[in-house]
Amino acid sequence: MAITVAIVEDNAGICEELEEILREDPGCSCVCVCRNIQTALRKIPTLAPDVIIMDIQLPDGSGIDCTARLKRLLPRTQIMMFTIYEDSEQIFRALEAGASGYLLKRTPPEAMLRAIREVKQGGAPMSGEVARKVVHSFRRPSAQSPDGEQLTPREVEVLELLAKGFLSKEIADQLAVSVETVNSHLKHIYEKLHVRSRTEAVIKYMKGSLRFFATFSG
Amino acid sequence: MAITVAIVEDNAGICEELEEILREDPGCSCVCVCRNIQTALRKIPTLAPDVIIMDIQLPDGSGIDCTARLKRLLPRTQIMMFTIYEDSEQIFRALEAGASGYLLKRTPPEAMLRAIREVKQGGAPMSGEVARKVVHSFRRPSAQSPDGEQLTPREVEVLELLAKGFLSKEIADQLAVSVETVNSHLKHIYEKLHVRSRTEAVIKYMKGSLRFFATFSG
DNA sequence: CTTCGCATCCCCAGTATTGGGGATTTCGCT
DNA sequence: AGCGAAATCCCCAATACTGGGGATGCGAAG
Repeated sequence: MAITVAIVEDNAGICEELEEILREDPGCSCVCVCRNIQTALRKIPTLAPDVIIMDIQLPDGSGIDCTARLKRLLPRTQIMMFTIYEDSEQIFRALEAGASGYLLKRTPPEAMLRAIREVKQGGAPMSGEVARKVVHSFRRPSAQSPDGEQLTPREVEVLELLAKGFLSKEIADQLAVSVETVNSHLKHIYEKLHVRSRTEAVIKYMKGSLRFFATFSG
Repeated sequence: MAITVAIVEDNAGICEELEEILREDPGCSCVCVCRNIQTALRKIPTLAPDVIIMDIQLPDGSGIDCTARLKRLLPRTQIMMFTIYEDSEQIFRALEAGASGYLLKRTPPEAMLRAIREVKQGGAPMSGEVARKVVHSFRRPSAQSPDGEQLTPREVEVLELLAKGFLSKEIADQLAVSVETVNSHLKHIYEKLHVRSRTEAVIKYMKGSLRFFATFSG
């Protein structure tokens, strides 16, 4: 069966181009074209298409917000952004909102059709630059401890278990050492990280190994 | 000029297959094949290839560690993982270590060559399943507690301060209540989140409001 | 009006953590 | 051979935390 596709895009020319591309592929079928968010939110939920192609800049709001709302109503529908914006901010927000793909507008027709199939099949098609930005966001800012204070391998091991929520006793068991040893390591860890409790140590550790941006909803 | 590629892979059969694939493409040139990390760390830095294809499971350690070390020595070299592991843990760690691509071993030859070119040109080729996992890691885990158990506003307040590393007494001061009250709130928070210590509560909280780097094993 | 959730406070016993002190072994480096 | 760092273990005292119990008032929902 053909993949059903809905388009949310305000620019008439681009709409036509997209429709044309979809029309030429018998494996795809365009079931809806919306020129603004309001229409999209009214029409698309009942159609429940397989894939939505979503612009970001729309006359009555951001396609990212529209993505979040539609994704909540249609969890099984895959939403693919289609936009000129290639800054990390927009990319991350779109993915956060529930988009599963992110194509830039200069994407050629064949790649577009391939992406539609890919996103339907559980992939996450992205333009090269976009994918690279996403992947780079995983890189650590490095520098664990502010000073030169380096944790020893064993201390790192203890800290990792600490960050999983284990008690000292449990850490001791897993490392096959005594609780005193673990507590001894903890003392050194606290000194080196300049913290005074296991909770603070875990927080510091997680912030070092966590990516975070728009932390708060709103 | 041909793209220079180094291979780090212990399986002889796969090595040969890869070499064969590269040999058939005039745009690529395999400059080095290493069967373990030690060799890779010795030979690859002087070769400075454009791309490294890196296995994860190697006889003398993890290709992820090898990736981190090589990337530090050769920041302009693009490293692409090539592995059977498709769990988020390995994926995130590899990207964190500096990999720019992540292919699963069932990738067909054409896709492999396309990926090499793509990673060289600043993209981030990933197998569909991998890309999807990466993209999903951006999603906001809306519901905090797995059950219907909702934290009260006051409990959320306490939890937020907890996640800043404060002692119960300090939280009490800031909320202008007694330590007993704070401890009482904590008891309820632990119950609702199904945890047994403040550290676990903080971990759960941070995982809920931040995107988490699966740095942990087990 | 009564019930219930919420926030507040209290007591207590048991356990864990923190932060001093020190001691030993192993291992690599000089 | 000697030095130092790392890892191991131990003791101890003070403090913090955990998890029971219960009690009060308040405001919203039934």
